[in-house]
Amino acid sequence: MPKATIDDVANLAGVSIKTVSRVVNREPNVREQTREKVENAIAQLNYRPNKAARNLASHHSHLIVLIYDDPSAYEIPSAGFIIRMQEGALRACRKANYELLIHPCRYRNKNVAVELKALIEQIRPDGIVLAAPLSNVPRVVRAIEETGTPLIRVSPGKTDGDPLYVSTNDREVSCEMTRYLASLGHKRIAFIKGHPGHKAVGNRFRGYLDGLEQSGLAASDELIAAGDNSIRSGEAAALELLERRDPPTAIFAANDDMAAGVMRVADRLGIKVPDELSVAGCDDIALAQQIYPALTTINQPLSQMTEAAVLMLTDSQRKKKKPDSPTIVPGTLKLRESTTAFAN
Amino acid sequence: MPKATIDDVANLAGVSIKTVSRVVNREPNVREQTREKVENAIAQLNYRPNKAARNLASHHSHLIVLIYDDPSAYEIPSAGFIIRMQEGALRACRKANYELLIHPCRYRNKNVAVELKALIEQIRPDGIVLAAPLSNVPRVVRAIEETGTPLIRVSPGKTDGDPLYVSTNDREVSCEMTRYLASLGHKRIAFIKGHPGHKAVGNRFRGYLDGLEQSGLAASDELIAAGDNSIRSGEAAALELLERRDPPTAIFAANDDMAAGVMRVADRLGIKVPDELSVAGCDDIALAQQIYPALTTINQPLSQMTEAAVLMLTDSQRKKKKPDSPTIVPGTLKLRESTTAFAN
DNA sequence: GTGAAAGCGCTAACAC
DNA sequence: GTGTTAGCGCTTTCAC
Repeated sequence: MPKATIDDVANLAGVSIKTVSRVVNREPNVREQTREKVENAIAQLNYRPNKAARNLASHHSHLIVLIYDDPSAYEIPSAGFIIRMQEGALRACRKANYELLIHPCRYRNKNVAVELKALIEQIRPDGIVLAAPLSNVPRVVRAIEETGTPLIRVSPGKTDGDPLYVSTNDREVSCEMTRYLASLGHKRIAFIKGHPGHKAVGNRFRGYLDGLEQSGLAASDELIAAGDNSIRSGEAAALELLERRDPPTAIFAANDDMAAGVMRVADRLGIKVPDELSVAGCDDIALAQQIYPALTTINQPLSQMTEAAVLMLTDSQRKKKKPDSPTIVPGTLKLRESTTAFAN
Repeated sequence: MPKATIDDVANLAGVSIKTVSRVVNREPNVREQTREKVENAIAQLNYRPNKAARNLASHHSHLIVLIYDDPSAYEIPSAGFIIRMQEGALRACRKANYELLIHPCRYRNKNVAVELKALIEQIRPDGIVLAAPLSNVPRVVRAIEETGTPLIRVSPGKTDGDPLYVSTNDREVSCEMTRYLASLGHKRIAFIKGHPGHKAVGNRFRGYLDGLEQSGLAASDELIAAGDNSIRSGEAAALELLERRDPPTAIFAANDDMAAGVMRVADRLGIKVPDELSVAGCDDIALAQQIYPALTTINQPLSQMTEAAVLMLTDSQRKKKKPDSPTIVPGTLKLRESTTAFAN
């Protein structure tokens, strides 16, 4: 049988199509009795509103596009990140009755901005969620803004007072981790900085410094090493730190990969983790639970962030009013086996 | 400025909207000169056809839905699989000018079938790609078929003569791997079977038997162990095989995780891979390149499979004719360091 | 509370 | 080759 239309429902229920539309869209001003009649007709005909018609008439596409950097498929850590971002965005879309379009794109490609603009003009989504690191690329952000489509950035670097973003409290939670390590009795807590281009990672360093201060510990260059977010750089940094005259008893790395590098070096040097050295990371990637001992780290609430981003878009559409403040989704400490009390 | 419509373009170009439509849709029967006029007008007005209007009028949504099992985000191997499937589907969608909607769903959930049906009736996609293992769940397949939406299954188990699927040549390529091992001089080539519920994995075992036969080697229960696709089961199977009186010199596991388990056990037993034992896997997961020695394996052409699936859908739509044969995307041997010649 | 009428911006069918 | 006309199935506006 051909699909039922709103006219069929109206006929069967003995009302006008406008009333059917009211029922379907949960609009007010329908008598309970009328509503029931309509709902029965809908059920009887297995009526489903036609999205295309609805979109055309309402000037909304009920589509959200999630744009993120396209990794090569083999970079599995990225795969985990992406799946989690999708998860959150999908969750929100289902709640708000929107569909999600995914659009991975090559970061480095010179044409991204132009391509994205063309894409958006064609699709006409009702909103866009732009994930890091693309959310930090000015020409990409600008190109999207030029289309006039509502945009929420996830983990943007600079915000310039623009409240249309979602991020986590990297600084605060890194401070918390540092205080946690201090509370375990550690006095010499080292930090391995991450890739300088990565904004979140800079906030983590600041949080580390806050944590030292709040714990009454002095910061020292002797306790700070630089990495680039890779395992290898974590190994190098660990070697550097552990070979100093007065080595740290705890190392807090700005991401999990570098923390894994630290654990590898400790193993090689015969230093027992956590008994002789506590190690903490950031991000809570899958590896954190897989290595031995399991890594204490900070979970990055990726799916909650994209979920919040989509909800900001759909809510503001409903209320016809832009959000006036960002959403900050707090990260949480994942205390596992790689950290323990230090007996001075 | 408000978006330009087809009427604006027609006015500016001095033609009818039908002609504009012809140009936009690359239909024949437009004089070159007219085409140029129209194209200029399009460029000048930055005209983009309105998808909703087009969809409504053409009764096509230009939407493909990719449905797959929703893993918990932490199961990172799945994340890699999913990203690769998405990649292929997206590639094809871009080529054919369709959009891709992703729909992860919980395999175990009793309502999947009903929910999927409701989803499809609402979205009205032009086609559906159903990935394994869902492509093997009869009630899911049936529910989708009931909606009348064109469906292509990826790696289905039974096909019942239905040609609407894409798969890889598991059996043939596993045979090839076995012959490769034999060609290296191995006489005692063991096989670790995978989870019995997993169809592809059964085909691999058959391919192994084919390979032995084609290499003039006898199959023997002594050389066959059962696993369940997990690393742990690979370890158990390896222990069992390697402690037999006449242990194998090569072990071929039905997936990479189990092969990794084999390598772990070999390491523990002091057996050198590949010098004393060759190990081969299946799937080419990220781990295969990360472990030491890098694992010889069979790559699973996931992204090519979903790409082919989407193209089957879009092509059949264009030609208004269902595909009459499945697409088989061949897997390929990835020869790495875990296999080497055996000097008898 | 409810309904009638007028589009939304395209494609399809057919006329010329 | 090109144009005309009639919808597609909804939402919107406004009248009652």
